[in-house]
Amino acid sequence: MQHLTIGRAAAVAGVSVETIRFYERRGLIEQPPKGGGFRVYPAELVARIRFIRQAQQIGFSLREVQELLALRATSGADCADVRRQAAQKIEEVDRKIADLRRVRTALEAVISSCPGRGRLKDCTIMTALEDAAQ
Amino acid sequence: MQHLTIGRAAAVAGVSVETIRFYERRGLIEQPPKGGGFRVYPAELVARIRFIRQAQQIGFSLREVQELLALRATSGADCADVRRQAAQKIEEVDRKIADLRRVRTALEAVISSCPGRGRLKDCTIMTALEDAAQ
DNA sequence: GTTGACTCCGTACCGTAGTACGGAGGTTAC
DNA sequence: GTAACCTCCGTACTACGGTACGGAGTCAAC
Repeated sequence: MQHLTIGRAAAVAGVSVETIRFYERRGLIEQPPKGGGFRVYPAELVARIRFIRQAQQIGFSLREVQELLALRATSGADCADVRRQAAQKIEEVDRKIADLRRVRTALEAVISSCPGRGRLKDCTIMTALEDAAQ
Repeated sequence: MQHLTIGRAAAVAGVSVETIRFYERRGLIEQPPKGGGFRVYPAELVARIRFIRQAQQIGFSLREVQELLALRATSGADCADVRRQAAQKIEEVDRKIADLRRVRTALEAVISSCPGRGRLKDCTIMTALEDAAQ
């Protein structure tokens, strides 16, 4: 898997051809060398595309991915920067999880105040959430 | 804080006037009554706008928020319907929580494989991410 | 009783992250 | 040697969630 065309690189990296071209336009990956007018992708460029995907999947935006890649590019940059960004993301994730738990509790409250039949008092997710917030 | 104009309602809810108008167009909030041609916002409508913001922040799209808001059992509504929908939402929430946990694990892997100081070229963020994706 | 702030409405535009299109040309398989 | 496929490029379009604009009307203060 050395020197792939854009189609093969896309298949290997698990993205579409258009996505690779898009990353190129955005400056997320450098212009690959061209052999006979066609882009040629060395394995390390394919690896970078995979990295972009994975970073996205763990919650980094393309802008943030670009910053991560830029950090990597500047020799002498400190590892603490990467750490700090990751730590920030973890805090963000923890907040989201906590909030989702509250929503879950509220949804359970909606269910338990709906006996399944018969007349019922107005029960909404909002009132359930208000109750759930202490 | 009863019967606010759109500007005051926006300030209280922490959004812009345009955002409120946008939510109205989208059907996320009902058309407020108008006094003298101007929208008049009762406190409960402002509370709903706040709810929309919070739900968004924890990862619900506006479409999903709309579904959450529709989860209300009013007199005459079929309670079993509400129950089923709420149960579906709980599953959705559980999936989101599970996804976020995986993200958290991946981020922790990034941090723990990073010495925390020193040159970035020694930082294995890329391999950490590759490892994190199974 | 005018000035300034606010509101009305529709429409147009923004950033994010792609996806689709289409015609010209290159390459591969049979 | 030709059919099927791939790549080139720019441009346009999508969905989402707003944001900005502009001209007209309204209200509150001084």
